[in-house]
Amino acid sequence: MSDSDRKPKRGRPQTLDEDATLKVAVDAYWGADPADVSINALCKLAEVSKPSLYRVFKSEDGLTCAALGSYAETVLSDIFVILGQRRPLSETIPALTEFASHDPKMERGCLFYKMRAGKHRLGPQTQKRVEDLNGAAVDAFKAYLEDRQTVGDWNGTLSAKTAAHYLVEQIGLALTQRASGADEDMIADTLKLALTALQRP
Amino acid sequence: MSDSDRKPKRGRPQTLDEDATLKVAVDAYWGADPADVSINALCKLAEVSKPSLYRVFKSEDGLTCAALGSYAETVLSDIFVILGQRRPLSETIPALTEFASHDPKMERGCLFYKMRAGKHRLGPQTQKRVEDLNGAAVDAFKAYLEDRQTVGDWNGTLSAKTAAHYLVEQIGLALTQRASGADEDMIADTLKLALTALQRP
DNA sequence: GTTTTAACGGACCTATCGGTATATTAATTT
DNA sequence: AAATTAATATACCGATAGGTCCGTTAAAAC
Repeated sequence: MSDSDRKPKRGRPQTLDEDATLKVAVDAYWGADPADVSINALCKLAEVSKPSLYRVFKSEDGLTCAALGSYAETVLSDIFVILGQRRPLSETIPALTEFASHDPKMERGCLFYKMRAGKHRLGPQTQKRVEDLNGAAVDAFKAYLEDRQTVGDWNGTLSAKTAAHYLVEQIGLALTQRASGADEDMIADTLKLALTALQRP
Repeated sequence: MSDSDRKPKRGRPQTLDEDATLKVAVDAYWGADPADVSINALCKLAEVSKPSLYRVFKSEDGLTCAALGSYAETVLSDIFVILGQRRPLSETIPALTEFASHDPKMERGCLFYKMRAGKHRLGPQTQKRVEDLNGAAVDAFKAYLEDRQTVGDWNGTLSAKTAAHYLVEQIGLALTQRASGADEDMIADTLKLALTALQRP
């Protein structure tokens, strides 16, 4: 979408590769604490001049927001796919646990949760996007749980909403520990333990 | 201790009140994200000049470290007191839950967990102190659980160490949510849910 | 070929960061 | 009273932050 709406125009053609730049940005933000990655550093990494970057992304807020969007599309979607399959809890919970604690893709944690943790340091656009993504995640978990409820696979005394929040937070905790380099097996044990609480009255 | 070791010396006497300054620092760090409180801002808050502050605390690292130490003594000790009482899990867990989710003292979250979350932004002294405090917390929980184990009040398949880590993380999650202004009852529900997992095989 | 349009990037802006040099002041010691 | 010692605060340091000015250049339109 980012290069589909480029109409043939007059003037000097843009040499800055938006997708490549965004990829570098996502990688840099993901690998560190997003707030610790300066525009200056990013320009050097992406081999792009600062004015060019600003022309395309308007502001730091615009860049972080675009980076989060790209991340959500390319990475976070995996979780939504798992939930969308509507498989039984006995399969879905281990899948989520495996993803959060052992998937090499999540070795450096999760950019979404990193941004959520440091929300106050982000610009207004990005903050809103973080909130929206969080809401979408809770909704997806809630929809999954409600589906399992109608099938009789889940019959907690908890509301689906509460359980959904719980899942989002516990997975977030695991991915945050992942980012800090904690032992994967310990993370898995912790997450498994936390999620057993969902499968009992 | 900070003013007990002041010997009568020559030269101009110190007018900077170390305890009062430290109190202001703890409050400022606690109320915000520690990394977002600059030395400049702190000097204005405490009505102290920057060179004076540096003379007493040597560096920003020294100040944050002292602040964390003060916080641990005055606030964190409450948790150690609860654990030290060696009361049954059926009393201790609700007490911890109440403390983390409803105690007005924890309204702005916990300075220790805030610093732990942003550890990489702190100086080496303070980082070490965070690690030591974390270790001490895990040890205290572990000792408590082992005690309850010998009494037969706790008989999990889990090791005391794993359970201790779990407790530290879950309480940390609750206090982090507290800092972000989440609803207290939701935090309590989440924490209760997480801690039920400890009381079953 | 000339004009128009827009992307290019080096140099620059202001604000703020952690940290300090220095001249001054207030006390103790002699 | 004079000399010594140390705390005071103003004014500064270099580094870096996010963001932009503006002269240059490369294309399309005429």
